[in-house]
Amino acid sequence: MTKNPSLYDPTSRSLPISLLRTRELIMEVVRTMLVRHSITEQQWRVLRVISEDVRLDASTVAARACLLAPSVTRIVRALEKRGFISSVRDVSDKRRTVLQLTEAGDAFLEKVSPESAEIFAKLRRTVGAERWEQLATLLSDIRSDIQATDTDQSDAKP
Amino acid sequence: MTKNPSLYDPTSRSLPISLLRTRELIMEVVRTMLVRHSITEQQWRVLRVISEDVRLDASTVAARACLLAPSVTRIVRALEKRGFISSVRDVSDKRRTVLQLTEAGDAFLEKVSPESAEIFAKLRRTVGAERWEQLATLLSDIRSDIQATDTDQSDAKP
DNA sequence: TATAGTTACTTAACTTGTTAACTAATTGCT
DNA sequence: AGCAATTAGTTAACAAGTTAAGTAACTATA
Repeated sequence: MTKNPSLYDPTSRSLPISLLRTRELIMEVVRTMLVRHSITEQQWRVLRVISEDVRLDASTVAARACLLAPSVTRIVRALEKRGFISSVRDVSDKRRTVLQLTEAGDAFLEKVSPESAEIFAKLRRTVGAERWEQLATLLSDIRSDIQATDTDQSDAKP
Repeated sequence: MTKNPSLYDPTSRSLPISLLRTRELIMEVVRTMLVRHSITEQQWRVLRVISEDVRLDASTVAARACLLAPSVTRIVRALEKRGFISSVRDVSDKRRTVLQLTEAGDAFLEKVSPESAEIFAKLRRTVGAERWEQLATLLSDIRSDIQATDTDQSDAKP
């Protein structure tokens, strides 16, 4: 134990640790479901992100799925091999790779959907719908705040 | 894009993804600081967890730092090598390893503390102290709820 | 008080993530 | 138009996490 415990927040209230612990608690259940469907957590995130838009380049997917570019390269290859996504070189910018969900990918998301829904419905009931929504909103808002100050010019030019 | 977008929450509101994105946004700044002090994110978590108690066994540290046992084995070895922690076999239960922060480890936490404090003070200001605290409380409460139902007997016996 | 079962941790093999260097394409500048 | 600088993505080498098997120690039970 530290001689001065007030130097840091208790880990139970430290946001990086607390966000991680909460996520791990939720993912414990989700992961066993994903294993049943032979898909990794990261591949699942990529699928979910891609499913939100008609077409998305690899960099955007990387940012939204919290993955690094080399990881995305591998994951895209795996998902393509499985027929869940298609990756095509962009015509207007030939550096870019445009990713799209295939019919099979869409079908897969539909197939898994009931199991996923059940898991989250149960969790939602446990923590209460109101608090669940409150958390989702808080997280989203906080991200906006942080990103707003990051891109703020007054921050860059002192 | 999916034919049926209502199957899943938008990723911006999906808790596992949202928790991850928010954490990554915060960790971006923290990580560059940790790199300057030549410590990994995981080693840092272990240090922080150990600093909260006088003595802690490896399993407890693993659970609290969201790490698997084999990772902890390696991390403990690294932190021990650096002189930040001591690991001793428990006398009452010789399977257990008792971990403790050393003077050097304590000094290290103290040394890093101002930088860490500054980062979090700034973040706190950006998102607002009230919401910052609200999030910390919400996360902690939600974890309690989920863990309570997990250990609930009525859940195990249908 | 044996012994089957469990727990704590470690080791080894494998799979992933990470960093850095590379290629290709595009943009900005003059 | 020409060329430096930037951007997108991949590849390769390395570091870290993960799974499974193994060892040692403890606990419950017959």
